[in-house]
Amino acid sequence: MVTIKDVAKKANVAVSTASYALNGVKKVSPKTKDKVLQAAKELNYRKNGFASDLKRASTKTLALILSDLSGPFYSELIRGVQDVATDHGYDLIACSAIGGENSTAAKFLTEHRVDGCIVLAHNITDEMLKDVAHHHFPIILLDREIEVDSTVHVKVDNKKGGFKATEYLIQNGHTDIAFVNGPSDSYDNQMRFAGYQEALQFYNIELQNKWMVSGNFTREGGESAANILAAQDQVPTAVFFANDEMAIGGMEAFKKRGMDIPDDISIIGFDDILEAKYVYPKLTTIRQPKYEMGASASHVIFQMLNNEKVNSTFELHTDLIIRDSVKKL
Amino acid sequence: MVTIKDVAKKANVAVSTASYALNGVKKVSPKTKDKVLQAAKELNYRKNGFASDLKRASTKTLALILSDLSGPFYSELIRGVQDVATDHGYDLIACSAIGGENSTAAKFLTEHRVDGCIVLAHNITDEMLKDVAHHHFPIILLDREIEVDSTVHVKVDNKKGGFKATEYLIQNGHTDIAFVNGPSDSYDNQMRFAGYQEALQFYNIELQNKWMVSGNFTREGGESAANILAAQDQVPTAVFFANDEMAIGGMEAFKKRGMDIPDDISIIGFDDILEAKYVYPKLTTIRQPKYEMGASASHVIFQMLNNEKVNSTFELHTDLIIRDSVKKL
DNA sequence: GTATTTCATCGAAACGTTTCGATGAAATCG
DNA sequence: CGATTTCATCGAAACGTTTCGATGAAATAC
Repeated sequence: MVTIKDVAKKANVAVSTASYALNGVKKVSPKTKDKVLQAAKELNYRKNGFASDLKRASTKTLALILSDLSGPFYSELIRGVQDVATDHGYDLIACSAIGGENSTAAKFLTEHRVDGCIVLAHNITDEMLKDVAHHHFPIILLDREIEVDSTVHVKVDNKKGGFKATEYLIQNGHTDIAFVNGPSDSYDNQMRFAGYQEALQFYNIELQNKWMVSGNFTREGGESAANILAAQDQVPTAVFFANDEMAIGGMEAFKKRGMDIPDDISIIGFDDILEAKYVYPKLTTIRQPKYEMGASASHVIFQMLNNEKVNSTFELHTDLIIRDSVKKL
Repeated sequence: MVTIKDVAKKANVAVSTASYALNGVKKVSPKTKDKVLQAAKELNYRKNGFASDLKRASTKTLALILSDLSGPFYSELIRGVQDVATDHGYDLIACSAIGGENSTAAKFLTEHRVDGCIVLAHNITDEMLKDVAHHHFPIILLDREIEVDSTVHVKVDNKKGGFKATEYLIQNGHTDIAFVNGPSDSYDNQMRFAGYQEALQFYNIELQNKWMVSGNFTREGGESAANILAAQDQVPTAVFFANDEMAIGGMEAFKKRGMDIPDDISIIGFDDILEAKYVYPKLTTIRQPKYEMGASASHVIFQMLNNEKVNSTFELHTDLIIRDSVKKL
């Protein structure tokens, strides 16, 4: 491996001078600068980023920790994060939390490899986050709340969203409303469910346990949830899926059984993912401001890096997006 | 920041001993090991990953360079890469190439921050890749071929795929077949188009320039391409979109104009993305073995890291997936 | 009881940078 | 011309690890 020493030697200058030249520090004369640059080029010199970061004690990089890297939901959120990071001259990398304690994400969280982290990964334990959170390492949590003072939460009012979704169904004449859960350890899911419960209670509708099924936030989970619901003796007239992925899988399953949407059964989802408006019928859902979530999270990190005082919680609101999957009164 | 020195001091051992203890090297006695671990815990010690990587001269990390981080197509491919990387005890990070020369991707490519790279990003120039490619830095290219001996290409026979798609349309009675291009600098697109051309020629059908439009591989691009085609005096009876994203956008646009798919116009895509089977009507398309692409790429990297001899090109095949968007004879 | 081996521990060097303070030459000034 | 400032360049220390070879104590062997 060719190092800066080799470059310096070739250019007949001191290592320090080479470093200055390479980094564009003004105090080096144009002539020697050229010499150094030329030598570097000839040797095909590549600086070692670690050595550099080690010395500088800053990485100019943010990590976005995702449960899986391969989920479709994140596009807009990532864009939000990325735009703001780029604006600040920072790099963004995404890493997966598959594997929990041994995951790439854990490595980046614990080993000072980035200047800050944005976490949206239910497979990272609260434990680990608490462990890692400390004053000069900003961590923004997008999917949970834990009580550590150095972390910041950007969240969406999932509960109100769940309420809105349920209320919309009720206002369109439904009383037999099923709820399809995501993973039980998901904070988002819990809140959406809470909103659902609250709406039922508010409108004096009894919650039916047989209509609580789970679908793990996946398309396949949604399909099987739908099948379970459809096979019951008493089939609900509307289903609130805790996310769009499941809703889309569920619609597919219902259609396969010959049920018409929304005539036989109404569907509402949550998230407003891109596909939502491309499926048939177009999915009515609750929109999360995903781009804004990403952008806010990223924004807060930079405030923290500048030692500014920040609120520990940011809450963004949701919108009901009315399309064609709910039968209207 | 608490360093290993602090830990060593607190535990009353030498720095080296602390390092051994922390890394689980056997030659340290259980008693001192405990002492060190205890001290580390009390001080909330986090090792500095850079210092460690710097000394070890290996990162145990692979980078997946994507044009955008927020594209939906990549899910399966990423899973393929990830599975194999994890099997080898390696971490995987994804980084975006937005910004070209100044992107995160460029930084990771040039600064020895990872042990190998998998590139699927048309916004990284050939120039830069050639510049960086050298013997101990494996680079796997998924979306282009350039003539540098230390890079490896994993590709799909896009041309044959393009041929198959077109042939299928022809065999179902179509002769008026439009082609919607992706970005002109995309190697994939060029090959798919070449396959299309070859099929037309093979079946003695003349290529019509008015039916070559472009859609930039995006949904919106597909919509506008469809609108352009539909507005012509002579509308084709079938459209081959160079990817599914565009096809889905296109179908939407055709439907909006009151055209029935496949009765009025047949559609075929390319990729077989997840949504393909959830849109209405289900999209007939050419499947790319995305998971296998990712897995092979990752596999090859490890062979290269072991200094094994590897082929410079791997070619995977495509399959025609027949669904409902092409009218059958 | 001496010679040898095993073993835990240690100190120091190394990884490749960046950056501080020093050095001396050239340029400026009166 | 001597004094002072400016400037390019340099050497050395530092960042936080890992790891080599050395050291001496304990354990084993004869």
